Amino acid sequence: MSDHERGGTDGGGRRVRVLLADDEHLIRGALAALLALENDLLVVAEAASGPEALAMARAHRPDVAVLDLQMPGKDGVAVATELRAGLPACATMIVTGHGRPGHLKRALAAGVRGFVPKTVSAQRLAEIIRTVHAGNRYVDPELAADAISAGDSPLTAREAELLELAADGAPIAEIAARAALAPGTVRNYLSSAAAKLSAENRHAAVRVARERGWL
Amino acid sequence: MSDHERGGTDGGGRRVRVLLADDEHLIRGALAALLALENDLLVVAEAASGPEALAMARAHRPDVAVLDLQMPGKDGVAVATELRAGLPACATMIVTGHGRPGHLKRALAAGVRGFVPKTVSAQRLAEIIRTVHAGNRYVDPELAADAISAGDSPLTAREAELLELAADGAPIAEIAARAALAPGTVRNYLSSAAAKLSAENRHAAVRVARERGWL
DNA sequence: GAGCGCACGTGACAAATGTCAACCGGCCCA
DNA sequence: TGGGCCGGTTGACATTTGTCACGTGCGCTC
Repeated sequence: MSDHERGGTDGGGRRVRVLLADDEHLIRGALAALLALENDLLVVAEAASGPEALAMARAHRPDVAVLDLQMPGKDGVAVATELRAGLPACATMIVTGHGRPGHLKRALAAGVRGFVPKTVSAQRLAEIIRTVHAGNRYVDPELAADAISAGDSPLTAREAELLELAADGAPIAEIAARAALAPGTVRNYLSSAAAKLSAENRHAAVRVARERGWL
Repeated sequence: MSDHERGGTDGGGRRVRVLLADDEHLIRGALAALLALENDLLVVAEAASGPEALAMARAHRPDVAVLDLQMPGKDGVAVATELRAGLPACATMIVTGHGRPGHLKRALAAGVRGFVPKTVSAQRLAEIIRTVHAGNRYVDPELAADAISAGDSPLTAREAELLELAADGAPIAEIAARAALAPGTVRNYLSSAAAKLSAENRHAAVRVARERGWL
């Protein structure tokens, strides 16, 4: 993959070394080009998947990792979690197309310092990279508001787990088998989950939970 | 990038006028910047939603409209359809994150001349814009292969319609009311659709149909 | 025009699903 | 220590859903 690292000509101080990870080449390339216009930023590595992002991070030790939420292999939050452990000096931030409230919560729990939708401008993104690099946090106000209004998941661990198993439309019997539970028990959890989400049935419940990012 | 002489040709000639429509500012802006590097392309308008794209197209009369598939208001195919009617001189192409086979079919039926995933490079995109502007068609080979292997939808119009109504997990009674049909009839169509898609039940059927782009 | 295939539409019946009341065990607090 | 509360677990029962057999009408072929 491309390696734009240029030796020491950084004029004034050291530039902020950035890792870009996004599976859509078009966007990643375009982003790299735009960030290159900023004098104090330097894109040192690019990756198209989660594992590749990790490898690149280890090889190039960036100051800030800009990760797409949805990538093949590992998603952005998973990468951030491993980065936190393996390369604590590297700040992480997530960029996402359509952010769900639950993702934000998960990301913050993983130690991510920035969370922005792809609707921001490149200018703004550059500023946010600086903010994050300075040790501060930045969360898109709209996403934050959504997350707050959506609140915490009312589901118990078991309910969420069974809802997950129900997500692909499998019949109760199959879910029961996969969870090693009696069918009645499964029905009960799903019923309870649906009630908490004020959904008509488990399928609608799955939809609601997904929307809120609780799944 | 390079100073590659581009189709040198219309020295002083007219550039290809391009409309960019994508709801993600980051990507749209970045794309505009990259396409600006091409000597023979000129981004004359940008839009962040379906309706805005139409308005922009009417105002600026571009040669090629590059449309994101998923946008607020109207999706890319809907915009392409209206463009075809209102501005026949304008070629349309769709750019999409994760393309489903059915979308491609729908797009081609709407007169779209290019269909590419966002994993292509900007360089490649520029070439494709030229291809489309020259009156030719371009479809990403991988997406085309998927579409062919997925084949046509086996669903009848009625089945697809009811499956659509069932998509949000509504109970049969509600679907029946919305479709002005007897509940038994609704069950029958959905059952038939599920059988054709070899799905366990209507919810799984919705998932399968969505995946294949038949919904 | 008769026969055939296909999509539409319906109701009866069986199977799957959702609702309810109940039991058990751990935890907190008086 | 005992009681109340919460989450996990289960089976009985009513409702919803899926399956089946049936009838209708349209367009095609022979």
